[in-house]
Amino acid sequence: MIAAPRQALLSTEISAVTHRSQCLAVIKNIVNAFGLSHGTLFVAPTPADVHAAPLVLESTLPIEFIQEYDRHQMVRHCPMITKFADSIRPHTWDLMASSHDGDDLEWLPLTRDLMLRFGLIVGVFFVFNAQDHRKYYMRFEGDRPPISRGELNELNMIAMELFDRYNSLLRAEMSTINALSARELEVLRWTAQGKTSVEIGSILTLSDHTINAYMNTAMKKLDCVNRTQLVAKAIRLKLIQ
DNA sequence: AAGCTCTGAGAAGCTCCCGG
DNA sequence: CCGGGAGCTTCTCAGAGCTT
Repeated sequence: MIAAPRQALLSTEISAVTHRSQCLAVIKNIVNAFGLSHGTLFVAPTPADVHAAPLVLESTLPIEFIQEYDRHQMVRHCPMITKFADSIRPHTWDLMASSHDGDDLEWLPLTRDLMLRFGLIVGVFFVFNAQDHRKYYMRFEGDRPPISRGELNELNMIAMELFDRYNSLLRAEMSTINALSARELEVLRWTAQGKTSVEIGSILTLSDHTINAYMNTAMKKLDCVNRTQLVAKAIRLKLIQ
């Protein structure tokens, strides 16, 4: 696809995203548009992190890749944190290129083998600093000819746009979470334990009507249509265990 | 004033049991 | 198996008292 229409098309898709869950579909489209195989958005690992799975926010990578990556704790030797943690410019790699090309990332032989096996020959990763002072990475990879300078700039713009969108949706979600009162969270926890309104009312020495009112407010705040969806969403947002 | 906590009533939906 | 009834659960709407 020609650069300008491709960027415009993806840009339109990103601006149409209204929920974080829709970001994965956009990542897939970006990957396809650039002839790549996979895209991942994740929280930047710290030296204390051992596994990558909990850091992944959205990814098209096969679960087997992440499992094997974590089995050998490869995140601890990830060149992105060992070498480019404080860098903000995009970094590319090409496992088939000679050592003086690209950024010359120092992959562990084990990591390199794994990436070769999953066809992650060529790739790029971008570093983003969020307003919460946390660092996020977005990486795109696949088996194709090296990414040109022009494509890299284009991909950088699109990735930045997607991250901004994701980040603003995340902030909106967090403000909703904070809006739940302590009482609403308490009722939500008991509901997740399978208790009915009457049972919760008896536990908290309140009437079942009161419990229903809390659930109702919580449903409105989290934009849910019933308590099943509410509990599922609360678990997904880690409001309750 | 706004938000939180608490209560009540009633409609609607769902599940279970029972008889045909 | 199917339909009807009973009981339980969920949801909606309305309102009051208290605190910040």
